[in-house]
Amino acid sequence: MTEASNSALDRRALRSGRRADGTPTRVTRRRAETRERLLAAALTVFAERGFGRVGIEEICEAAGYTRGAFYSNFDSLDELFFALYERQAALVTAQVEDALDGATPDEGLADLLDRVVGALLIDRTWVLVRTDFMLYAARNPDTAAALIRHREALRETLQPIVTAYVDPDTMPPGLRDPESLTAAVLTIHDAAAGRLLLDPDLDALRSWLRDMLTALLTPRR
Amino acid sequence: MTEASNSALDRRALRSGRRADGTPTRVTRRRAETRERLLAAALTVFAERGFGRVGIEEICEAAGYTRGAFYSNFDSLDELFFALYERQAALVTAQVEDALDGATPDEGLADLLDRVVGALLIDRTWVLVRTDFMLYAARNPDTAAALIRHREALRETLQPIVTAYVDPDTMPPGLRDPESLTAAVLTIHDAAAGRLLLDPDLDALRSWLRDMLTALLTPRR
DNA sequence: TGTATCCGATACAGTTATGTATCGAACCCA
DNA sequence: TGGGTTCGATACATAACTGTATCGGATACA
Repeated sequence: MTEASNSALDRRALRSGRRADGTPTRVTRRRAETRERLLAAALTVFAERGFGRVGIEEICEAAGYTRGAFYSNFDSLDELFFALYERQAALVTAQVEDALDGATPDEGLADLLDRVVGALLIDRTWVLVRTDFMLYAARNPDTAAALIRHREALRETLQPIVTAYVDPDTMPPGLRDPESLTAAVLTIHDAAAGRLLLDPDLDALRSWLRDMLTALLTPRR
Repeated sequence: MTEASNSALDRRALRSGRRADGTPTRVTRRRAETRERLLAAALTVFAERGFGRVGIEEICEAAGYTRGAFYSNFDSLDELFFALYERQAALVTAQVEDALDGATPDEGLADLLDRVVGALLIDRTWVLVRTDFMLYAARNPDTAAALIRHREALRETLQPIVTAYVDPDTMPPGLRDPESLTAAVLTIHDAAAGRLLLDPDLDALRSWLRDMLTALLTPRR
């Protein structure tokens, strides 16, 4: 069976980087390139039209391919959507980590928050797609698990600075343990993202978010 | 032209309650009933599968009709979606007003918040559909305007109690004017709704929301 | 540079959705 | 209760989308 064939099974084997018998496949460069361009195009198209309204061909056209390229790289639109989410989610986490790396011990909370907020709120495009993905996850338990996992990773990344800057005893009841407090910070970020859907002014939103976060983290008597 | 006809123009005229020449149409009872059942079915189906994945026939089937009934009452799925949103949005506002009507002057803030939160967070079904609608609005300026209008109505409803219970001078910078503060309350509610998408525990969410709101509204030194 | 392998374009079949036209039954009112 | 009007079912035409099979040019490696 050395003859060229492109059945579903073959494609699945190719995508995993292995052939059916376990030997690794050869070509990867062009493949990685088109996969990348398909994902980039998908981000744009999903943001513009919404996941539910997008057809496979639409993405291929935006990326400069035909459907053949798509089916050679993905099994379904759902699979691509999930891959896109993981890619972007990892990007956001990495950017937040970068923002935190630049922290100096004597830096004010306000400055640090500015940097973190800047890293979290990338752009409207991503907010649109991420919200679509949340709705998708709300209806698919497996996908929800992935989303919660990413959320938890983000919370763990933020945990140290919240602990460093805020004294739990000065927080109101219900937010006295560090985990809940950090989770609350993330939820407020989500709320800000929601606002961005209706009001595209990114700078106004950043300052709003900073106000809200300082309001939350300011000590009570 | 007294002959039975069902062209697009005729249907539009019927739906507005007028004939082409301006005289009012006769029948309304059965019509109102099916329209109602279509909307109720749409709420369920949209929540289950997502706006973008739902076809017209699916809704009709859930309501116990065929597509004829749909096209006799709506021009498109978008129109039905919008009608459904307006219906539910008005319902929520009314429920919040009811909750506020029961307020006594010497009632504690906590109790009042409990009632308002109970009125705002109806159920997961509505949160799912409303989020879909937000995404829809994010891509349609006209629809966004309607959503912002409803939001503003809700804010005006809540404004009096926020003003009554909170002294602006005890709030952190950026939230010292009553409007911003009430808007912040609503945004936190939105964040809570977002959480409900991933975690169906409604009671846990309500207490979380109450904690967050008291955290926000507790006076600072 | 030759050649086996891979990748993406193309053609095809099947399915599903939409919108319109028509018609009988239900309905309202005299 | 009768007669004209309205409502929703049905049938039809058509458009859009999906998934598979096949094939030629591109690509990596000897």
